[in-house]
Amino acid sequence: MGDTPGLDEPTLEEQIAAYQREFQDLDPQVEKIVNALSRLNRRMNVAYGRQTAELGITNADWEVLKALVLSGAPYRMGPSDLAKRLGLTPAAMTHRIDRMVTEGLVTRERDENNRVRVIVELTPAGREKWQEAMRMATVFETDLLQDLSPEERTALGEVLTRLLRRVEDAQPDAGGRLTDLD
Amino acid sequence: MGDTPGLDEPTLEEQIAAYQREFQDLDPQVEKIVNALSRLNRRMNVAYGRQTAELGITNADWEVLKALVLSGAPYRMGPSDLAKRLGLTPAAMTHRIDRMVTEGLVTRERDENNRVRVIVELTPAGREKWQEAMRMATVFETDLLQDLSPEERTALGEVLTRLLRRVEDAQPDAGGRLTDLD
DNA sequence: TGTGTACTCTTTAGCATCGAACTTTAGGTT
DNA sequence: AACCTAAAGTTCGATGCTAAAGAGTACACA
Repeated sequence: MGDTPGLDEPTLEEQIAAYQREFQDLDPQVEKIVNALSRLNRRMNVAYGRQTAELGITNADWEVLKALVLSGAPYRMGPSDLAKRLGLTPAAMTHRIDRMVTEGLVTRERDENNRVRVIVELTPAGREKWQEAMRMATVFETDLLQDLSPEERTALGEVLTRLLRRVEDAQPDAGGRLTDLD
Repeated sequence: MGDTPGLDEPTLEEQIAAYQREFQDLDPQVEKIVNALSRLNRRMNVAYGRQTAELGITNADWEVLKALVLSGAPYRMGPSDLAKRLGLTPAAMTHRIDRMVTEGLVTRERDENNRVRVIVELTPAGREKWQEAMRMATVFETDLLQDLSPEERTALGEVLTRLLRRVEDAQPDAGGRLTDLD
């Protein structure tokens, strides 16, 4: 029988207490925020993964579908543009597109104007999958934020974008794998 | 020449505008929060990755060191406990421990009381690496939150733990890869 | 026209991961 | 005591990623 990893972690409070025990000069408030951000993100990814699995695709597929849809009609991009957008190597994109072509989510053809280039285009089926995934995602997201008042949402959005701006200024070239979803 | 993925994404605002263009019934405020969370987390992971690389270890190593340190003295755990804690399979732990043993970060020995079991124990060198990584991490984290007032920090920590509690109740067994750090 | 150079994508080799099969040991049941 | 079952860890095969090398095409410039 295969092992299904089942993540068995202490509560956030226990964990921060343990950090304080093992490391001096630790600001518990900072640690609480940072660790909550990490955990929240992981749980979100788990939720998205379950939803896409239900649709018969992977999170990796969904990332590509999102990039294509967000590029706007006619939903075409080159493999290396996709690779840059998703933060992975062109080599990885080649294989990912292979798979998605066989799944019928995208088509791949050479650009007749510049035969070095390849055009990856979303199929109607791929667009449909994206919409279904979006419907499920928005349900989850709405549920997640359900307990927040309008004022809290505004404040949270503002603070998070402020933090994001700060870290983006600090690392203008991200160079990170897009394991998370956006 | 190898490709260094360089993540080339639209601004958060552009992206949300594109979502609205392509998908009806979208709450921009919700989307802003969720997408900011994802992006923030990715940037944090990039920062942690650079720091651990500077110390000559990987983020994977750091995850294991953290789990061992947080377990408390004498900093011992079994491979499958570690695997559960980190959300990966025992098979992956076997190889990861192999590597870390050769790096001198941990030791592996059989439990004499129950010879099926294996004990992974942190070495002094491993503990030292953990402390250096923590020092760097706390500098980054402090800098990240620098612009937030004490009131904002309190409010942010409270809201995030509320969201976390909600999503943890919804998925009691996480079953997710611990790609993020905590 | 010919050549060099840059760019785009694919191929190859190596590594980490997962799922599943397997080995060894512990502990309960008859 | 002999067996059965469960648990811990490793091994094996497949997949997806990276880094690096390779092949094909376009464009600038002599």
